[in-house]
Amino acid sequence: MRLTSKGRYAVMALVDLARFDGINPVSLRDISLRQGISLDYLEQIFSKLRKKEIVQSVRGTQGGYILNRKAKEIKLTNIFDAVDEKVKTVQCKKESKKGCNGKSTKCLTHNLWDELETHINNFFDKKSLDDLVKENLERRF
Amino acid sequence: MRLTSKGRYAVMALVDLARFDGINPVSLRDISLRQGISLDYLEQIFSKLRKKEIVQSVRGTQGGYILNRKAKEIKLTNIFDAVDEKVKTVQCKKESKKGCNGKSTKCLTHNLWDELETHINNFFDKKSLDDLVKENLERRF
DNA sequence: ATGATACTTGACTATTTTGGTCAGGTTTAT
DNA sequence: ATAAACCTGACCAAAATAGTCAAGTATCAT
Repeated sequence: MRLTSKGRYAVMALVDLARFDGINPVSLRDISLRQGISLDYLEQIFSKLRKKEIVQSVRGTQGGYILNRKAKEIKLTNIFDAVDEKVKTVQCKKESKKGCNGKSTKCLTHNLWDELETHINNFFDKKSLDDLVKENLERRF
Repeated sequence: MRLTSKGRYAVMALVDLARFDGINPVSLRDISLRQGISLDYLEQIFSKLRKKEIVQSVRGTQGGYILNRKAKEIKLTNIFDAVDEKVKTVQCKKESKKGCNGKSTKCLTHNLWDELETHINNFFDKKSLDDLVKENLERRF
């Protein structure tokens, strides 16, 4: 299973950005400073977010990024998906036609990981970016 | 988050073993052959399972491992815990006194990971080894 | 007793993933 | 024109993963 800093940074950055939704673009430099994330790394992350149409870029001076949809419509699954955080553990899944360990049958835990995946995705499907923004409203940034 | 082959192998091996619960010890060699897991690697895994009193070893010829408790009483959380599969993503957690990124406040996603962790642990707390054995009863091994 | 079976332990290692950095762009507001 | 900001691809060090290897020790069957 992979749920690492990249996904976490993506969410942090988008929560930061979402506060300005509809006001003005937010530069990665600002996000970098506020959230303590390397600028170069943010650029990689936002490149992926842009390709998946979660954000839009505004080039040039005073440029930055803006949300491409409303915060309420951006679910955490979308974000993790964009930055390639797969909520999947299992090698089992790779060779879908055959069984798991190169054998012809599924491994003894195959269904288990299926269920877990569903369980986790349910969690992330319910949470939107907007939810997180609201949870953090009273906080200092 | 870390949920990798080691945890998966541990569960597979224990499901295999649990079928003989109360009958006779199962050698790692047999598990290795049936499940397609390296013997040396299994030894590492079972060393940890033994230390956490999930299995007991029986040395000598016809030896092997047996469950130390009933399959119904072994929850998947116990297994993952034994083999050091932490269901935790977050660096946030390390420095519990301070905030997350070395800052004085929690990061914007801190609560999120807390909730996720609870969510996943709930899932694994409900599942026992016995559940998995039953799910696989009709299958060939 | 003695050999085979099986557990025990610890060191070692190749590969992959992660979490970045670095360099060299291009675009656009002012 | 120039600085701010995005854009892209290559590169890299450290850590984690998934093992292997070696050298035992304990116990049972014969």
